[in-house]
Amino acid sequence: MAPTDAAPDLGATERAELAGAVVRRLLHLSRAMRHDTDLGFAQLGLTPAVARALHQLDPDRPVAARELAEQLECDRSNVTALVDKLELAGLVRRQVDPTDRRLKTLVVTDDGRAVRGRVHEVMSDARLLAALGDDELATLRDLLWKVSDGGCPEECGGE
Amino acid sequence: MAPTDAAPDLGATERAELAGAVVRRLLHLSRAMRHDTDLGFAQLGLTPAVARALHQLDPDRPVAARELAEQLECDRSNVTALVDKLELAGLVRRQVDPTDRRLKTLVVTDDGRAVRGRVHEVMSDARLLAALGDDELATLRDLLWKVSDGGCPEECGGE
DNA sequence: TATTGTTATACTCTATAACTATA
DNA sequence: TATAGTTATAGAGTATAACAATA
Repeated sequence: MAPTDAAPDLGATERAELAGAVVRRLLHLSRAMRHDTDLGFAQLGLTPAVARALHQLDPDRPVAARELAEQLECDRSNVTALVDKLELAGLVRRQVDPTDRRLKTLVVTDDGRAVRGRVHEVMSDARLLAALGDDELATLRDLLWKVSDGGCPEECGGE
Repeated sequence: MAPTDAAPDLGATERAELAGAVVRRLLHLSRAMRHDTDLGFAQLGLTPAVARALHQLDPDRPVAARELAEQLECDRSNVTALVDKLELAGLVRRQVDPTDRRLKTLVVTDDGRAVRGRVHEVMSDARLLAALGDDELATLRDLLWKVSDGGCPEECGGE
């Protein structure tokens, strides 16, 4: 009942049940977070996918559409529609790469930079974590980083 | 750099940055988990939404369609199509409630019970958590429960 | 009149396949 | 021939509005 009451050694079955409960809770929690962020994106006039695309772009470097598709883990064909909307909103400009004229690189405009900042804020809105103290938050951070590939908590690109 | 290096008191800005990083990491992690579960559901011949609907149903009690919609946090109109597929697959039966003939309650069949068990397993597949030790897992569980409404980690309906 | 389930409809997200223009 | 971006198309998910049956 008290926190951290785990016995030193868990049986395989107990371990599996515990892990399963954690996974289901994570899935549930992520739904609530997604709901929150989607509302914030809508207030910016962006659909979730468009907001995510803008967030993924690099404001300081032209990114090829192909590259964006890889970062978003989706098919290139989807990027076209996403970038159409971003370009229509004046947040991104398409630019043919002089080096290889097959490539169209995506340049974030000044407006795009501003909105991207707002998107980042929406994705950082942590009202859900209000119940945690500072040290608990740090512990959670460390555990999550260990889960999603044991990297360093600083800035390893795994944003 | 080392884990749990949090200073006793965090400034408001530092706290916000830390919380934001945790939120973004949770969102990222949930994408990977969703991807895994969707594959598992497909192997059961179920789409993600249909699998989730079946999982939400109570095998021991007829649930009104309206009630399921509330549990899934979606419009009633969607439940119709979801249940159509579940009924076509022989996993659920529609039954008019004798008490109030407006209601159609959803009864999980024997086949449905079996598949629902498989769905539960898919949603509990915690390969992603393999990097954590037993006590870390328990700590993570406690933190997540505290986040999503400070309940008890046992079984408070907040599955 | 209010509510349940259904239907019709539309929009978003995503994938596949075929097309074009470059290389 | 291989690759980048585009287009056409389809399916899943979800929302709104209107409708029939029941309360």
